[in-house]
Amino acid sequence: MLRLSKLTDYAVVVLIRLSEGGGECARLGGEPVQTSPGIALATGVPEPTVAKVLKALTSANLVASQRGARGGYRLVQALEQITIADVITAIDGPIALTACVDGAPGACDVQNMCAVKGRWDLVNDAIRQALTSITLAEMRVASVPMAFRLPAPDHLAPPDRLAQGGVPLAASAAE
Amino acid sequence: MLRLSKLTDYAVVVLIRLSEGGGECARLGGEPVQTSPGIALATGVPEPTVAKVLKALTSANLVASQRGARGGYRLVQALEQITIADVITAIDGPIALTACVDGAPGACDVQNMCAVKGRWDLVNDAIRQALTSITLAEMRVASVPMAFRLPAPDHLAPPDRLAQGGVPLAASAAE
DNA sequence: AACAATCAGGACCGCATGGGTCCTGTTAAG
DNA sequence: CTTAACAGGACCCATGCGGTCCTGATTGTT
Ligand code: FES
Ligand code: FES
Repeated sequence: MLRLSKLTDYAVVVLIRLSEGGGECARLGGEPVQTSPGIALATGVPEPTVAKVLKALTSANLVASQRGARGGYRLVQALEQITIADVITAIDGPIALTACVDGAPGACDVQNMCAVKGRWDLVNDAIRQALTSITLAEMRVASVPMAFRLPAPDHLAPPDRLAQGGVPLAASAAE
Repeated sequence: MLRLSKLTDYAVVVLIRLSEGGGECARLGGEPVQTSPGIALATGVPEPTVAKVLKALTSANLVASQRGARGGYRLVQALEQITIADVITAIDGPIALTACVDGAPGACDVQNMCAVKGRWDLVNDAIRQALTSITLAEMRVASVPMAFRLPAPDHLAPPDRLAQGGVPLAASAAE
């Protein structure tokens, strides 16, 4: 259903957690790194998965790592600078809706007579635009101390329409 | 990689083919229906797949079907009225990027302490906007008489020459 | 110097999902 | 009555994702 991977979802969670750098691991004055077990504990995501996500994010230069004892991860950009497209690209690879985008030969069997050959690029670009226009800062629920939400959320119809007010909601997807 | 299903891709091809209604099956004056074998032949997509796509499109009321002999399919809207979002919804189901959108309970394991709970809706809406803003008419390559390519690659693996020649191969992969 | 903590980078497996085929009705034209 | 075509499944298989784990490399600590 056009769904992106759950890993990407986790990546967003992890990154936001990383932005709240003043965690329990902030020992070095200037570099409040966080360890993957720590993040896993804080977010509830299983540790191996967190580690995997962090590695991918490191490869994409979205986070920096400090090896060795007392090591960990830290952001290299502010949340405002990180777009959803960045995260998706880091985790899921380049954003390519169909196999027919770009000039991959042999990707599509019917490209000989295809009427929309290469036209998906249009859609692809639109998606990229939409994804690039949203930053992680907009994803984070503004000033919500999530310590409250520990108990299980209601089954359905959660009355948490609270955050609706403060978000600009750019929605500049149209062009 | 955030890819949508190949079926959706085929659906677009089929729909566009359907819009060029003046096919070989246009017997009835007012209702130029096309059969799925005919569309399969014209597009190069295997017949069973075409049939499957057509069925899904019929369920979504994007095309109308005429049963019985001399039956077939026809569009119910102009290409300009059909958005990519419509097609995706018809084939792949509702557009929901992550399992955490809407209030699906039990979808996400970490929703208890999640910092972005429900925030994916933002991204989701942006995607929907982007997908809704593009119609099939924009997807169709304007005035490309694909009648050239009719020689059927039915079997498979077209012997290496015809496919290579005429393809522009834009290779506009940005990043 | 030895140790421990932590990241790096894979290999690995199980499972869900999508892609594709096929079969059996049902409908309607000829 | 026969045939052409859709309807609606069931079905199998390959792909890829989600998740785990293992073996190094690196660096602070003791
Ligand atoms: S090239 Fe793949 S559908 Fe057109
Ligand atoms: S509820 Fe699923 S990641 Fe937040």
